[in-house]
Formats: sequence, structure tokens, C-alpha cells
Amino acid sequence: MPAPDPAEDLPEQMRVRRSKRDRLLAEGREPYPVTVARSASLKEIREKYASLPTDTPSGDTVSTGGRVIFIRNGGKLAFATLRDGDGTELQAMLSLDKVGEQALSDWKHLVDLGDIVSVSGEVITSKRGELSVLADSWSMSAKALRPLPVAHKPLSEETRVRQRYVDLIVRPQARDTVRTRATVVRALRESLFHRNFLEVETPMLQLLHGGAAARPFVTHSNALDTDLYLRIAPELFLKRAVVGGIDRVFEINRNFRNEGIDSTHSPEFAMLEAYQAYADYNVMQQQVREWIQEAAFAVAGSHIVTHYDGTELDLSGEWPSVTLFGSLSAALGEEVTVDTDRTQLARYAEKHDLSVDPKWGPGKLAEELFEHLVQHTLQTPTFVRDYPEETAPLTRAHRETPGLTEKWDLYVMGIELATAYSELVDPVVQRERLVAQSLLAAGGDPEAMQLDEDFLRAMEYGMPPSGGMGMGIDRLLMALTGLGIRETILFPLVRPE
RNA sequence: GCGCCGCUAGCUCAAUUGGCAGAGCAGCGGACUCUUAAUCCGCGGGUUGUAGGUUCAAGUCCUACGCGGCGCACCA
Repeated sequence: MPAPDPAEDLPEQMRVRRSKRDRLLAEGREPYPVTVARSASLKEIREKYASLPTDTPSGDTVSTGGRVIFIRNGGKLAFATLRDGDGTELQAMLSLDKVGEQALSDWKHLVDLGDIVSVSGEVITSKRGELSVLADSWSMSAKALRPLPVAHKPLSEETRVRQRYVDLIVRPQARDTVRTRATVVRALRESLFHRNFLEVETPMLQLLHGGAAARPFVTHSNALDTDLYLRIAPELFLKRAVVGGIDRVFEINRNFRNEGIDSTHSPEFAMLEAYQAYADYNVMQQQVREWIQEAAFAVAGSHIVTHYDGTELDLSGEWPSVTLFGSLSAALGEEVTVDTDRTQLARYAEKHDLSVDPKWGPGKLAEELFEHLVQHTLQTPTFVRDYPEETAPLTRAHRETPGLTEKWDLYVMGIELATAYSELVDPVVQRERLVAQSLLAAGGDPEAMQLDEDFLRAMEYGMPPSGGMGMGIDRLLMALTGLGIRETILFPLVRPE
């Protein structure tokens, strides 16, 4: 039996488009030419002839083009709306008396929605005032073999994510989001650059698992014959850089965490992490606020951003600070501190239907209570300060209150957007904390860090007192746009179809 | 990982109690020289996510699996 012709199984509309491609080839016309005439972009034409009055020829001839997104064919006059990559739209007109019978008929029979076409002709305005190119000739720039989805019904969320290229074609907001993200990342780089931070790139393939509490992805190096971890954080390398005298250092790059995927978590996520010698968590708090405000201004021209659903989020001015235990006490209606014992905290947890892991110490339990009771209430930006030592092994002890650390988390819209520490720089204390972590790891805790002797050796050379911070870029986009994390990531990981 | 909901034409969605699988847009043929989600006439387009089962009869009921969404758990 001969191999089945794959075209036989195609949906009707794809067969039709393939046959149009075949016809172009048969007639010696290239469906995918290496180059097409293009003297101006649609945007340039729109800008140059913005004030051309209704029903007026400009006298100027251009070659331009774009993707066909809307077709209105008449008997002796055809209209098509073309769209360029930047979203600019312009009408093409093909009339019998300009292009002739053959070219007009070819246009009507060979051009489909979604094709990218080129037209050459005079810039005019139609009788209805629409700026147009009245074609003398047209040619195919790229024949689309798949039909475009309906322009006026939203694509299902799954198709939007799986076929982002289609989403980008049909949904202007999808293209906006790409631009907004680029604007935010550039604004952050400029904010740090102007404060004399140096951008570096540190290893993404790491021999040891550390820098945060998270489950890593594991991969393998054939050359080294050893397993490697995709990094969960750049922290331990950026601190090595500070030890070496790179006093203000940052990295914007991806981290990988082998954990749950939901509307606020992606297995690979972009993060800004920055360290500053001779700073502490108070300095970082001021700066992070400024960086976020500068990013907001770059996007919205204001410190008040408007989400796609119309909600306004006010990021202006100073942002409130609360303490972890203070906010938790207020939510419980009972005074709790870092000294409140575990039994008492467990009673509060039970009272609020929070299941308690027996492995949790009092610090972890207090943090869980906070996440359960307080976190979702923090819609406008709020710094939550002073976390228990138990949950922050890389953070310096609080300068006033024993048992606490100098760490804050920034919450916006109920999600954790950023975190910062006064960094732990005492190599002896750091070793104690990491040994404790490695014992947890050896005991089977998949999130605990391994003992990084090289990191400790670096610390033993002396790290200046420093502030450090980390912020999820995807989450910053969420805060600025109101979108879900999968909309802020151009090509999020999805299961195979 | 657990629970709930969904999966039907290229896209977005209907289909009553289990009783002929439909619409809009898109597509094909035709008409139309100023259209703007054009209009008019005509015509095609389906392994109803996959594999089983029950039944005279399954898009519909049952089982398993796949994919997605939401909630819970873990995390940023």
C-alpha cells in the first residue's frame, strides 16, 4: 500500500490553502519570496498621511504590506485590512481599473485571511475617509496554510498559551504584554544601572543545590559524569561576587523550581536579585519601592497603574510596613511574638482550620498562620518585616529582637512580590545554619540546601555588611497588568499535546 | 498528589428525558466600484479528546486514560 498522502487527512480549509499555494507556484509566482518591495511600513504611512482629507489622492506611490486580517471583496473593487507587526492597520484597495481583471480575480481567489501580502500603489483616502493604498499591483509575501481563528471571539485560554503565535496575531493585548514586559525589564536595568549596580550572569547549572528553599530540577553532565542542578536561585554566587568587591551587583535571569504550577507559579520564572554592600534591609526597602515605581512609570506614565480589567493599583508614595508578628497578632486578636510557644501557635492553627505539619517549628508555624490569615488581605503594597530565624537561614539576626531576622517580604494583590534581607555575613554562624540545612537535606527534606563549602570559604574571606533582595519579574508584571502568570510569560511550559 | 467542572466543524459555542449532530464567523461557487465583524443567492465541511462498556439506539449513561480550567496541598 502506498504511503497515505498527508494532504488527504487535512481539514478542508487547509487543503484549500495548500492548493492556492500550489497554484501560485504553478503560475511561477513565489508564495514565500525571499524579499518583497517595501518602501514604507504601515505606521509610517499612517503618520505621514494622517491629515489627508476624505476621498483624496496623495499623489505618492508606496510599496508596503502586512497580514490580511479582514477582507471585503466587491465585484470590481476589493478591500482588505492589513496589519503590521506593531499593530498598525491600514486598508488596501484593489480596483478593476487599476490592477486589471486578472490581478483582481487572482487577489479574490488566492488571498485568504492570515496571508501576508505586499501592495504597491498610491496612498489615498476612500470615499468614507479611510486611509488606503490603492494598489497598482499586489504580491504574496507569505501564504498562510492555516486559517485564522475568529477575530471577534476570544481564543480559549489553552489555545492562547499553547499557540502563542496565534494569540499574538489575533489579540492586540497579547502583543502589548510582550512590550510591557520588555519595558519593565529595561526600566529595572536602568534603575539599577543608575544606582551603580553591575549586571552579572552567574551559573544556572550548579553542582550543589542552595540559595533558597525549593525543590530543584536535576540534570546530568556527560563530560563531568555528574548530576547538576538547575539553579533555584543565584544568591550564593552573587554573594561570592560581593565578597570579591563587586559591591553593587545584580542579575536578571531565570530560576527553576520543580514544584507546583498554578496561576502564580511557573517552573521557570524570571527573577531580579541584587546585593549592595554597606546597605541593609531598610535601604533595600526604599530602593525596591523606587525600582517598582520607576517600572510602573515606564509602563503607565504614572505610579498609579491601570489593569486590563480597569482596576487601578496605586503604587505611589510610601508603602506601609508591618511586622510579621504584629500583623498576625492583629488577625488573631491575640498577641503573638517570636517567643510564643509552638503549642499555643498550633492551637491558633487548629482554630483557623489550618492543618499543621508536625515537622514545623514555631517559626514556620507562625509564618504559615500569616500566609493563611493575613497574606490575602495585603492588596495594596505592604512590607512585612522581621521573620523568625527558623525560616531564614541566610539572613542576619535582628539587631534588636533575638530569634528574629532582618528580612522583609513585599506583598501586592495578596501575592509575594519581593523579599530582602540584611545578609548574614558571619561565616561561623552561616556554617552552623547551612550544616543544619544539610542535615535536613540528608534527612530527606527535598527543599533543604546542601552544604556549599566553596561558598563558606568565600564568606570566610569576609563579606561586607550588605543588603540583598529578590523580586519575581513575572509577578511584577502581574502586579502592573493584573494578568495571570501564564499571560506574562510569552511561552509558558505546557504539557505536551 | 486529591476533589469538582469541561473537551462537539478551522475558531467560538448549541444540541430538551438516551431518539436524524446544529449555529455564527471562517471556507467554496456566484452577484455587487467605497467596504469597516459589508450585503445577497447557493454549497460543502464532523472518528463529538482516546479506549472500552451498557442499550434496539450514546455527544448524552458507566469505567479507565489523556489534556485543560478551578479549588485544596507545596512554593516565589
